[in-house]
Amino acid sequence: MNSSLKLSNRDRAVLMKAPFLAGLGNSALVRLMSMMTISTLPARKFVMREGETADAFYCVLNGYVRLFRLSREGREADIMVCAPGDTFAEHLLFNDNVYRCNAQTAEPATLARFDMQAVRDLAQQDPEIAKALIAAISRHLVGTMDCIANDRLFTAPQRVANYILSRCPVEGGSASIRLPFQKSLLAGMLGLAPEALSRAFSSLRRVGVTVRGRIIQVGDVQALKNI
Amino acid sequence: MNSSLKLSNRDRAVLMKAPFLAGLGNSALVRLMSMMTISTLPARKFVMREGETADAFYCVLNGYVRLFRLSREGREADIMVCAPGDTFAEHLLFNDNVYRCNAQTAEPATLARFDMQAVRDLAQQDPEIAKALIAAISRHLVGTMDCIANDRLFTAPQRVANYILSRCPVEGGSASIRLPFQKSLLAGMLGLAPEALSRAFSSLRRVGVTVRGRIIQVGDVQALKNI
DNA sequence: AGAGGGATTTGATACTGATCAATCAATCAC
DNA sequence: GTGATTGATTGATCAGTATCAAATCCCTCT
Repeated sequence: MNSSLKLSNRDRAVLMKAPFLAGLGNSALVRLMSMMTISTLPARKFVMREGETADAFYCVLNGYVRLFRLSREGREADIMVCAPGDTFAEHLLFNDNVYRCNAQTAEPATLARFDMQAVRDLAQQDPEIAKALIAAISRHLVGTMDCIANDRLFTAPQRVANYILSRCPVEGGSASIRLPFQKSLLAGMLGLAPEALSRAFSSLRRVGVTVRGRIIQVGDVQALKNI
Repeated sequence: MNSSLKLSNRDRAVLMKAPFLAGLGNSALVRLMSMMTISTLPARKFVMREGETADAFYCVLNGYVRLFRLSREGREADIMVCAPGDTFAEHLLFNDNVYRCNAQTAEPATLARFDMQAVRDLAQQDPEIAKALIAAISRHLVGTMDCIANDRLFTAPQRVANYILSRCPVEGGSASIRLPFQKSLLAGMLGLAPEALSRAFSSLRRVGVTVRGRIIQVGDVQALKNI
């Protein structure tokens, strides 16, 4: 793990557009950014572990981070996959001080680390920062509630279709998207075993979805919406 | 629906202990409470509907409120069941202004209603209120993430066991609890059809769980923890 | 206390997705 | 390039739950 205070331009752009920081005024921004640290992590590196003291939260600048919990027998269940711009563990600020799940990079990643206590202090002083926190946490909550509804309401092919649609240009007609990560990660996000994702893709062939590697071609976006 | 500004003593006690308001100083408390309205609703009454403009959030004072989403075919999926002390839709304050799910009383209920705009203004002025909001929303997020992990990691009998354990006095030995609501509501909370809940209970008989009406008797709490 | 009606349980069946194993494809190291 | 490693697909089977229908239980109301 390589830690530094320096930010690449690309990473800086992601950070500034992250829901947590977007919309902050200059002084709040400077205060937050001067206390964060940047680290570059290899793939499969643990960022935090369930049960550890929660003394920092993170914002993903590059790569993907998988949040998951383990069963007693060692089975893993993904709770959320964080993309560039997402923060995680930020909701422990005014709550518990113990991480409730594990976080692992799904590929080489760059993260901004924020010290809990420092941000807690800032949030108490600066209402703008408090508001940014509320927005970030609220956003997570919306996503998490959507996830429950998806799991409970839809079958595997439907969830896959929903995911594809969420990344398609809205219009009808045909479209082509590229998965930004491995299929096994997508499977986890959707609460599926990799085999089930594979079968879901192949069952979507009859509605005009073609998959080759990470490229997904959709013949008729509208048709996909009808299941 | 009967609206008023008056609070029974019992409802007031619940409100003051609600995570959202507990820990607030007197002036913040007064300001929030002077702008809320109380309503008493019959069972099965809709409090909000998916897609409506989100102009208020609520705190449950008495009874239970079910948050759920509908599929195109009309199937319902519960996202959360709110007990006395819980707030809901409060995470839309600094986000979307559209309700993302339906809310329906599961039985006659009393709710405190908070106008979004008014609380938004208060939160901007008063860091203490902002902090209370962060705590309330964070709490929800923790619960919702737990829910996903539970759904994905455990089978029906295990989820039922977890629920029972969560309401048992911690010690080992035997225990007896009373469900505070109908079994069909519990089924929804756990993402199960009522029939599946029933079968889960009966499968727990072999580890010493007896159910009669709303009373659940646990022979050996420790044994229940091992599955 | 008894009747009525909704809630729950039970049974039978179908479906969805997990799991295990084997094959195939793609990527990497050398 | 070639073998080795990792990721993805496919097939066969199984476990867990939904669904539908019928029987029974429990609660409330009178």
